[in-house]
Amino acid sequence: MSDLYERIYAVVRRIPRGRVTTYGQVARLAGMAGHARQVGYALHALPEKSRLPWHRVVNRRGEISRRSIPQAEAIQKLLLEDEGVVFDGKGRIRLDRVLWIPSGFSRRSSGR
DNA sequence: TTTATGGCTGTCA
DNA sequence: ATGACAGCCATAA
Repeated sequence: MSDLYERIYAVVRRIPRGRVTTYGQVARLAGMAGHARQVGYALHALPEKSRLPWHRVVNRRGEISRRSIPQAEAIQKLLLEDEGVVFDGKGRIRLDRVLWIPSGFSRRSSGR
């Protein structure tokens, strides 16, 4: 297990309930800006027994990213809904509403 | 060692 | 708003 993964997991674990964030955001918080995909890899390699709220990580569009197993997309959606995350008619999340921004980190590139 | 891929993102149309 | 391209870089073969 690499330390990179540990960092990613640590960041994801900090995501509050009912809140979501993007891969890029997690990557940045983990100190590996630009490695958004590696975040996805880390989550992919994550054991299911893990309590990591991987479902709180979505892509930048605010939707469930397409991955190897489409099945998990539905699961993730259910988990999020269970936490109070609201999806719109297109199955997407209002990032402007539930996006988790940790203290000390402003929005990307001079805001909005 | 190199090559291919991928749970992404930013820019351009 | 979405679709298409390119860049980025760790992991897998």
